[in-house]
Amino acid sequence: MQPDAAPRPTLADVAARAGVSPSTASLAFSGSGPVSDATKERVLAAASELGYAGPDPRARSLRRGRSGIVGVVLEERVRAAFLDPVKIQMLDGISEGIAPLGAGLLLLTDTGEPGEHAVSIESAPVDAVVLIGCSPRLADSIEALRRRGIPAVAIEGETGEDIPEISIDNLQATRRGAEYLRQLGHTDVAIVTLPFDAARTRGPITEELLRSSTAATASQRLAGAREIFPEATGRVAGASSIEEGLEAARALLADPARRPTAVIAQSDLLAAGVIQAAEELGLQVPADLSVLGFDGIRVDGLQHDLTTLAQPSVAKGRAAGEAVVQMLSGEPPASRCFTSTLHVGDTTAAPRASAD
Amino acid sequence: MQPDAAPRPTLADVAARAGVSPSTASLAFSGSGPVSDATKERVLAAASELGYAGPDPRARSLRRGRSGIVGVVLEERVRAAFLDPVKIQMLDGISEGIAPLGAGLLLLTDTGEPGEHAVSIESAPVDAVVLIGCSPRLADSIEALRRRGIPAVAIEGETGEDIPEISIDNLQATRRGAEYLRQLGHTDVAIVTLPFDAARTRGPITEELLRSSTAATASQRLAGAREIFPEATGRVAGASSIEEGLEAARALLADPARRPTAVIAQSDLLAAGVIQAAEELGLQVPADLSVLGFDGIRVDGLQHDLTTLAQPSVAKGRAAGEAVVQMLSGEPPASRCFTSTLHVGDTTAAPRASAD
DNA sequence: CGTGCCGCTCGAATCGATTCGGCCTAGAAT
DNA sequence: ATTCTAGGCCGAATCGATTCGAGCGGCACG
Repeated sequence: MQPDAAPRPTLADVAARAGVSPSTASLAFSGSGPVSDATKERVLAAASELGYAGPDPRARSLRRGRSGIVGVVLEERVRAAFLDPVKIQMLDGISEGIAPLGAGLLLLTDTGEPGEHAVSIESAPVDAVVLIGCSPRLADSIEALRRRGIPAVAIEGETGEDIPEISIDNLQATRRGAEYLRQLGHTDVAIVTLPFDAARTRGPITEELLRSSTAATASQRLAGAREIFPEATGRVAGASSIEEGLEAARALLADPARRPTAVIAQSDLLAAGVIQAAEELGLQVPADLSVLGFDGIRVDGLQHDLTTLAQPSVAKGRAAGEAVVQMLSGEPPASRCFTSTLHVGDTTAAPRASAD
Repeated sequence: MQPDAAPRPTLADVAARAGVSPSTASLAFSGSGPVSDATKERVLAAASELGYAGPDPRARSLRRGRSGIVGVVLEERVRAAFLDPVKIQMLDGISEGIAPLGAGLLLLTDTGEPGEHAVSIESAPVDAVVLIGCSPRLADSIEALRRRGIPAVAIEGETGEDIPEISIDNLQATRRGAEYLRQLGHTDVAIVTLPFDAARTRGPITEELLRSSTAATASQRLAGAREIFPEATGRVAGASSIEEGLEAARALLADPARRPTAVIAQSDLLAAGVIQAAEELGLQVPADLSVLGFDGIRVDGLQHDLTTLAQPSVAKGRAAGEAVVQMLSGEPPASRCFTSTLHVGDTTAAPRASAD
């Protein structure tokens, strides 16, 4: 009457078989503690006879107080996050940064619904957490992390807490890009922004939306553009994707009489969409329309060398990883702000009819 | 003299404060056990007063025997894996497949060096594991998983164990693609393969390398091609990337006298590299050279509609995730084999000088 | 030959929560 | 009024390993 009752051996079993105490067996395994070679060998032999696969990670992490896992919180579904090359690059950087820890990366998504989820941000066996593009709706989770004493680092997100932040010069960079457009002679510039709120509301840029903005990145980039083009308006996209950029640009470029001579897109994917929309309408880029992007990724299928504000995504991720390592070793980590560089490609030029 | 000694409250503390036993407090939190509303409320109040952030996941997973984490084993470094769109799609599918579990995804890499690593495949608090493109060098790890009783599913990998496999019709699909090339009139076909061994040896395809192959995918696709073109030879790439494809194709196409009229690449990224190499040499694709890929992804920067064998990557991942769910609920899971479809794009055509 | 020291091994406490059987009490039924 | 029942709550064992201080035996030195 033992259906599948094959209880896995425990360290105690191994110890018993080897004729030593559990404590000694434990030392023989993990510790570099004072154990004679003979004993260690005997323990290992007993273990292999019993088919013991090493200490249970769960028990070990309970006792040790560390799980060897670093959580990465993505605001979107995993599928959505992976569509964004910038996120991938950051993840890459993070994994590089935490390499000295030898820790695993646990992908967590902020679904907002802690209900069913066995493992949410609030209840995951992680030693530290990296928040990617976190928004205020994570406030509760962040509070829970703080109470648990789990160190956290935020990439491009306003936490309002004492969490170190890894960011870039969104405002200054965009201003630099806008400045470049002005120098080319553009005066009539439209903007396609990233979403401002958690609901990802699409549509025209309104002051109301701006005031209730919960997305620092979008707000800062917009502010930077407006330092050069105070009157500039445009549309809010629902996400960073070619599709969204296409849709926004169709609206912006629909009326030939009110067409801007340049578009500032807040991401390269959006910019690619804008270019697609322009080509649909028979406009030449950059002759009829200049397009400026942001990110510095290579966009799938895009046949232009996009003029863009290249940000060091991998370095950002790496810095976040390094901050995690620092915090785990007790040092207080510092926030860091990276600088983006203007890459001039072939999607910007002087406006055809210089109106200035 | 308490430097930072602020020991986090435990469930016992909360229970004491609420004037109930730890067991009751536990029920108040997680269980839907028989606890009066009044008591539950009192416990929750005590918890919030103490700043208790909920049960410790480590302790909970020890007791429960489940961690709510599913491991995903990538053969390469995280950075490398994410460069491959196929892997991303699979990951996406996996996360979809295990959604009912509400489990987190732990990224693990098979570095081969368990030494420093705090969390390796062998010692990670996971409830189940998905192996992506696992090779025989994982044998030890797989054995450890088996001993631990951790269910595993393999995608495109020969495990040699009783692990369910999710695969595609590599051989038949490639044969279909090769058949298509033959119908177009090609007789002189070269092949660019994925690596055959863990060392990722580059160079010409040799029978010796084939015999010692540890990569089923590469072997099967090659075999499929040779069912149509038995004499076909070519080069082994060091990875699935445009760069590797470029390098391999440069070697293949270097000598104008011995140029094939078509190249069968074992991945779309390799195919893109082949096309790039051809264009470097002033060859027209498909007029001078037909190129066949494998995967059906959209390749970054490629200006062709690649003729390729499209495989359902997301579905594969989802199937793997579903298999995990099944195994965790006790049902014996089944292996599954998906079918690839030939997508005819604009990179294949009849050879210019039909030599047949 | 005695003592001191060093290195290996062992016991027992601990990490924090979960779970199961038992007990107690209040309300209902007879 | 007494017994039966059932809902609530508690105690104690348990999950599996780690860790620290104590104990003990052997070797070297005086």
